Amino acid sequence: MADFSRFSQFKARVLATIAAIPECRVTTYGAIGRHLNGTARQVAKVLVTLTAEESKGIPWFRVVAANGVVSSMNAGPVGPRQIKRLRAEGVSVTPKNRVEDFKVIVWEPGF
DNA sequence: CTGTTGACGCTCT
DNA sequence: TAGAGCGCCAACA
Repeated sequence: MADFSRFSQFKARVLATIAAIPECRVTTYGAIGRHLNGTARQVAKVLVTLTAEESKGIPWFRVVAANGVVSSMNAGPVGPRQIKRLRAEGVSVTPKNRVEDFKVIVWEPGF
């Protein structure tokens, strides 16, 4: 478990939540946002501010949009990298950058 | 304080 | 299945 104390509490919770995602499992921004009593945009913000060190520590590539689309494709060279990571995990991604046949984690309010 | 900008989500067409 | 429109909320100039 990495030390998240140097980040804001919300970011720390987001990182901790992402770090808890099992293999071959995908979650969405909205699911994390609701779980942390925040919005999907806030979660996306956290993902944007991730450093190379943090990317190594947590499976950030398992976070996709609600419809299954890998939104990072619209954010630069990190998109194709996420696709490659997902495929390496056994998750099938369509040529249209959409994750298919994946099991989304849905955290209940009492998780 | 105001306007712009998103690694988003939902609904309608 | 895809695209367009609107809402939401925080960061930033």
